[in-house]
Amino acid sequence: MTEDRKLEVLRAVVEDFIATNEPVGSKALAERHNLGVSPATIRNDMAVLEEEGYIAQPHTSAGRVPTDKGYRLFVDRLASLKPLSTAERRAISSFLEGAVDLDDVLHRTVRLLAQLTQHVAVVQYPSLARSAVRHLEIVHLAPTRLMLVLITDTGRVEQRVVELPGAVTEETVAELRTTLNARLRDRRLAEAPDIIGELPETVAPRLRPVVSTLAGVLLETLIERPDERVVLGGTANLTRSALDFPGTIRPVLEALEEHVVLLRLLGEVESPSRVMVRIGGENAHEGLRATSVVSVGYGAGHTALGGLGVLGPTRMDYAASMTAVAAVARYIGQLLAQG
Amino acid sequence: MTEDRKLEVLRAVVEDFIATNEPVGSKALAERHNLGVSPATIRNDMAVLEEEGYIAQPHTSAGRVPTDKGYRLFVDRLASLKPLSTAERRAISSFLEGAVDLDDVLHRTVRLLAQLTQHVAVVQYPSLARSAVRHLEIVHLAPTRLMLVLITDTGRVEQRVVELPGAVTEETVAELRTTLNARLRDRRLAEAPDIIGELPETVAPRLRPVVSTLAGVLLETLIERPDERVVLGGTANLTRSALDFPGTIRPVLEALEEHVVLLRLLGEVESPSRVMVRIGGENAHEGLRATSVVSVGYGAGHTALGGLGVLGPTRMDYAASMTAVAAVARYIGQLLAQG
DNA sequence: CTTGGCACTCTCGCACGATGAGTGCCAGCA
DNA sequence: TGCTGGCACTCATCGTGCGAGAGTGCCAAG
Repeated sequence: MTEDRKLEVLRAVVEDFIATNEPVGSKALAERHNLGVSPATIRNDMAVLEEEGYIAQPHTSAGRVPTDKGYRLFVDRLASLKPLSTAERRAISSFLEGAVDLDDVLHRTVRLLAQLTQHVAVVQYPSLARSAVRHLEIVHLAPTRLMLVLITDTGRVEQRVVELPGAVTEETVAELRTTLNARLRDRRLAEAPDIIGELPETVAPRLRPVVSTLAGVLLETLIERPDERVVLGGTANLTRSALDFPGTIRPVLEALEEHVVLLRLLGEVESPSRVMVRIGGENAHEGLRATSVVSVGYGAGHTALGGLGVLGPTRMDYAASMTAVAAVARYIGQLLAQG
Repeated sequence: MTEDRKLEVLRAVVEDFIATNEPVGSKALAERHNLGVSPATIRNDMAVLEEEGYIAQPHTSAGRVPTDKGYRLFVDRLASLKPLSTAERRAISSFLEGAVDLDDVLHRTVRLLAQLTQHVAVVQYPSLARSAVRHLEIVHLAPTRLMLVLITDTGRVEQRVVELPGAVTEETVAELRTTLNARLRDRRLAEAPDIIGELPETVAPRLRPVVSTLAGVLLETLIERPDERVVLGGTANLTRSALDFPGTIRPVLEALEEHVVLLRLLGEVESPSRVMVRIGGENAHEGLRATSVVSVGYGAGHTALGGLGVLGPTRMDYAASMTAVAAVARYIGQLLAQG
């Protein structure tokens, strides 16, 4: 038996199972793919593949089904990328053009991904830590109450209300605005803690109490405990593959509600253009044992600003998902870089 | 047959069906409720109720199940409000205290509601139209590009980027900020169109082009086409009552993804403290024919700032949902009024 | 190493009958 | 007039048994 043919058989099993969602037998394989050998030979190969853990049979005398390990080998060595159809290209640009702000971009993105792949889509907001300050606005709501509005180069806008120890005037606020912006503009938030920590020492003494309060809030809520956000869409697609889930889709829905879980799913993407696939049991979360996640980072440069991806049954069309995810990430990477 | 007993029978049917999720028969009714009559009598009453359309049998020789009409009569005349348990009261305040901003408040609210009722929860952002301007910040991003940041008295923050026809200086921006705020502060957005329309005429001629651009953006994106938002939570609870849904929960999930649909669900709440119940087919949306929605407006005064509610199977515990929804709405009404 | 043949296993679908819950109707009674 | 017990009837549900079919593993031959 050649090693090559064994892999071909695995590919055939995976492809047929993805297409039909039914255990695939040796005879069917021989018919649908021209492997050049008889069903009996395929049976032998399949027996070996099963021993090695790439496929399994749900019960004796049923066809074979790929295991997580089988899918893994498939995506690592066998999946051929599909080029996007022109219809899909058109869909991407038409879906995303006309977005009015960052929220809008991300919501459209998630709908787009869900529609393209027919799976659940997740998009992370651009990480605050890796964004740079474009502007820090200070709004004078009341004598002892300010609102900080942080605007990043990726279009993210975060605001916090700050209660001050003492009253400040409009003039002071204007002064603060100028001073803080001079120090913070264009700085990445990842390098901001040092700068922010030193801020109180760099201003006139009378401003110090106020500035330290502000610095405290900035440090705490924006950097130490940044509430990274995600947008979710296409949950209805879960029901499409309801048959694939043992029991119910309940644990999956529950996992999706935990945004922390979603963030962790996307958190491991390192660089854009490197699509990551996590298959079945490779997912840490209990409820996602029957699902696969295809994710990638987006962002203009080398480091990802955030991640996006899709989640579906392990028997998903990996090639299609990977190309869709990569294409969308590339597109919104550009979009964020320019806007 | 007394009219009273007929209603009692209906109540008993509804309550038992809600509790057991199984068609309820005359014998079981006679045992579990002391109606003072025999099963045979109850059978007669049930036959009448069925003729009148309040209950139905899934198939011959099965027990009876309430119809939408039956539930309607039940909530209108028979449902007795349940006082909140102290545990629930405590849950409400502990869940919501410590919220850091509006987003946070609403996300916590939706989780809270979902947990209290074990249904899907929906919370609408405070309507822009009914909010008042607390501050309009203008940020000078680039010579020909400004960002408008609108802060309302309910804590909502909306931003839009504006491309200007010509360049402006920092000083001009400061001037604009002062002028616009003087005219807009404390105005409700509902009455804003007139004021905004007149804005260009009230400023120095050299500012007019800029101001009309700004006015245009304000009018278009914030008032004519305000993107009212909703937060959704507890979708996993749908699976809890999966048995109640004919076929699948698919159409329900799809409806929930259409935020427009959700907004319409909540859009009809008029005044706070008036809980609204829409049962099964009473919902306009096709996918929600098997669900009921319990909603109410929240807000400090007479007019609602927004709506919130829960969505579940028609066989839900209406009394519990209604009290939970009302209590939460009251609570966040206060919260928004003070913060 | 491949192939055809063959016996074996196990799921699936279907028919069948027993069970039992629940109904509708009717005659009797207050 | 309204309530009640009795009774025949209907129909979904469930367990059983059986045949069909798909698929496998093994073996001997090429």
